[in-house]
Amino acid sequence: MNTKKDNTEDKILDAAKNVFIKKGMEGARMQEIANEAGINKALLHYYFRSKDKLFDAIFSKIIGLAFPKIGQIFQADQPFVSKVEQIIDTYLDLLMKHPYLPAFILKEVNRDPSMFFKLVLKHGFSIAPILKIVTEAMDRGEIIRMNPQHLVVHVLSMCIFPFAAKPVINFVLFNEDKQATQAFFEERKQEVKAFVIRAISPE
Amino acid sequence: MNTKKDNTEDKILDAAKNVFIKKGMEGARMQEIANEAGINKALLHYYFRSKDKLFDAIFSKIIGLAFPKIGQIFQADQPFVSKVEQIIDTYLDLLMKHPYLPAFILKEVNRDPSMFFKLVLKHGFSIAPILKIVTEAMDRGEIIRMNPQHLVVHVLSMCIFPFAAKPVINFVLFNEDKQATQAFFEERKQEVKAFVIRAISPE
DNA sequence: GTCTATACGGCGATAGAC
DNA sequence: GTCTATCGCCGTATAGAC
Repeated sequence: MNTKKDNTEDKILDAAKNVFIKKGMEGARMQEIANEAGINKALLHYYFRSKDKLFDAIFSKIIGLAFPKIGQIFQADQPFVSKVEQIIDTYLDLLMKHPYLPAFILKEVNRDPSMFFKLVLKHGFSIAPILKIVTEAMDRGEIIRMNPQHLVVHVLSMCIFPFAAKPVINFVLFNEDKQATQAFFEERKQEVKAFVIRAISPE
Repeated sequence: MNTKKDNTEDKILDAAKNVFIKKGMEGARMQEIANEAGINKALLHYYFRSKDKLFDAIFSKIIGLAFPKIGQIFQADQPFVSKVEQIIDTYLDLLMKHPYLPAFILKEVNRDPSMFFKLVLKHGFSIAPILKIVTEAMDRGEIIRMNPQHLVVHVLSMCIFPFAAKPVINFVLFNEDKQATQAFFEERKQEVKAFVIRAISPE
């Protein structure tokens, strides 16, 4: 249902996404992608001239996925705290569905930042309107005054980092008990919201 | 001063550390390490039988570096809030000195978690005593009651994640202005401490 | 469009002289 | 211990038949 494997190109894209996300650009093997797609290596090069080109196609799709339309939430006419709650809910829902995204994106961004930058520009993503709305909430006294950039980074850190460090958490905190780890991640939505709201609410 | 390049083995270890941290296990090339050490490839294999062995040696040293003796801070007899402040100071000082650690460790942990697990066991690192001290502070009413595991993850996330995502922050938040990015990271010590303390202090 | 077979290069590892 | 030369594999990419 999440994949339409009718034609070969889609089969390739779907297989490539799975392999690249698991192994990264450097760790992935064209042979493995071909196997997963149920075809042979030569056909990969027929559809996408090179491994680089294939990876670019996948990476672009994934970046589009990871930068959802947060702008809409922020523009809705509601208390700032509600906006923050919605942002955290939206982001953690997304990450629960795609837990490998953070590790994958961090790896590739650090390997070749320029690739990421081009995509950010292409998708027209900008942080400025978000910072503006945060600042206005402070001006109205809805939340305490602090550096808005740091607030944004605080929230994103608490949302994203645990997924990138999931193997560490699973081992150090829960002794490889997968169920306990899963439960922990499901709790985080409430925990992060409560923590942030307590930190930014006046008095 | 941070390196003793008198003998060949140390030259190799120093060069390998630089290259592995920058490129990771998969991206690093034995030739590049040899160049950086001012020797040739064959000598690498003479000292360390294989690339894997050489990487293990480096990775072990780096993990030892990244898990400083936090236990000592936690055992000192002082208010819990002071302990938290010291933890954040200590960790951010460490990361400002070694900003590439988070991206490197996350990459390798996700590539081969077992390697990391062995080292955690070898270094005898355990989270239990930290959780215990946090819980006791809650029992005494020094901080509000919440899930200690989440508190630990919150704090570590805010400390570590920005370094792993440094290229993103540098581009999205500061338009590649390195000075502004550097200033932002220097501010974080105060910002994180203030944010956390506000979130956990009673009333 | 899809396959098999193969060319080509890069890289880890080894042999062997000094 | 340190070097040069080279082996052998593996992975990307291409040629060419169907």
